[in-house]
Amino acid sequence: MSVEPADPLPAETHHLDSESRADGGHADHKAELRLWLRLLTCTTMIETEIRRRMRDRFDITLPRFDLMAQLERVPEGMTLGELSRRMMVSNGNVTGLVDRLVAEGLLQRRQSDTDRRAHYVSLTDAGHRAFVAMAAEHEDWVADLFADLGPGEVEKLMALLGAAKRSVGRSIQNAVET
Amino acid sequence: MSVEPADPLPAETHHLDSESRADGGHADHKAELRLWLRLLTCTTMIETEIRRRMRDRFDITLPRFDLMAQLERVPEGMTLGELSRRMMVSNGNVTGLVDRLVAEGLLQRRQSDTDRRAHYVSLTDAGHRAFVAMAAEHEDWVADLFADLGPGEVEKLMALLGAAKRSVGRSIQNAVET
DNA sequence: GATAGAAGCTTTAAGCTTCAAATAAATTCA
DNA sequence: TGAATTTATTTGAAGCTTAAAGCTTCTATC
Repeated sequence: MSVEPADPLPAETHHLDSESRADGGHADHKAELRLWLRLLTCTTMIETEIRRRMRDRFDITLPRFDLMAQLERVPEGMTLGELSRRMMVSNGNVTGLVDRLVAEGLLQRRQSDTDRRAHYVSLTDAGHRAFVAMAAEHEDWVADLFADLGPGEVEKLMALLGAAKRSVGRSIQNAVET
Repeated sequence: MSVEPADPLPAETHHLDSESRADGGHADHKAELRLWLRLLTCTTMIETEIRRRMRDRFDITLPRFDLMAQLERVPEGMTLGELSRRMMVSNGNVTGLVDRLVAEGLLQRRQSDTDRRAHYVSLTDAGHRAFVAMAAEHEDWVADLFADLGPGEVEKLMALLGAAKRSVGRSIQNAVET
């Protein structure tokens, strides 16, 4: 979790001189770097606060809550692999999380009828009830964290982050193909 | 690491009906929730990709790189506590990271002359050289990830994330004071 | 100076996370 | 069919992370 400088450096703002360089070095991309650090700072701050509240209020970890959130959307359940892709974490990670949540009685797992490699997981009734209660508060926490943003700012941020997400997706795809 | 739905739900876009509710339930804040999930998705995608490249290219972990980045900014070094605050991670975390980096010869630690509780850490010459080499490529990676954004979009995102960061900071502060 | 509280750091336990290797089952295709 | 490949999951090792407890040292106050 690296972060922005507490006091942002003397703003050599937006100084993309990629064409004006005589040396053989790489172009200057400080603006993008600062953007990444700020993005990371925002995410870390929010994540840390939500983790704290989840622990204090519900005695649950964030990864477990996140996993339950994925399952809540698909009541019939999904395979571990699908969970792994949606949560963007490794397979082994999901295996462990599911094990613990099953042990707590919040999840159930069953083997697929058609593919004996695959295991479906879904929320138990207790898991569903627990999640609904937590999700309502969670939504309020998030709303409060962003409370100083106007509706227009929220929409604008969504749009710009959407553009950023597409750019990142494209860049990663290019890297994989290479 | 929870994420947005792969296919965002049928856009009940921006439907803040906090005043139009008759029931005693809490207001609907789906827009803010979606914003948080998108923010998290962007960060996770970027972080995962950079982590992968750091490992492939330099055989180093992201936390170690981040710690070195903090020290690079302050050549005379800083205490573990200051590192912990800047990186927004726990004290114990920093202790472990520093131990490993010292063992690799990239960091040096020395006791403070004036405060025998405090330990200063700084990059060794080898650490500095290694960091400079990694940082140049890192900057290029980040630039490429955001390459589809125009300069105006980068600036606008910076500004909006700045506003978001202030909002989050205010909200957390309120929560602590309570 | 003594004492109390705060501050800096380490340690421990528990849990999260990744990567790589292994297992098993399904699929492709020669 | 049968071999090779792909897919789904698990396992194990290493490392990251937090929270909580504890140790040492500093500082403020009497």
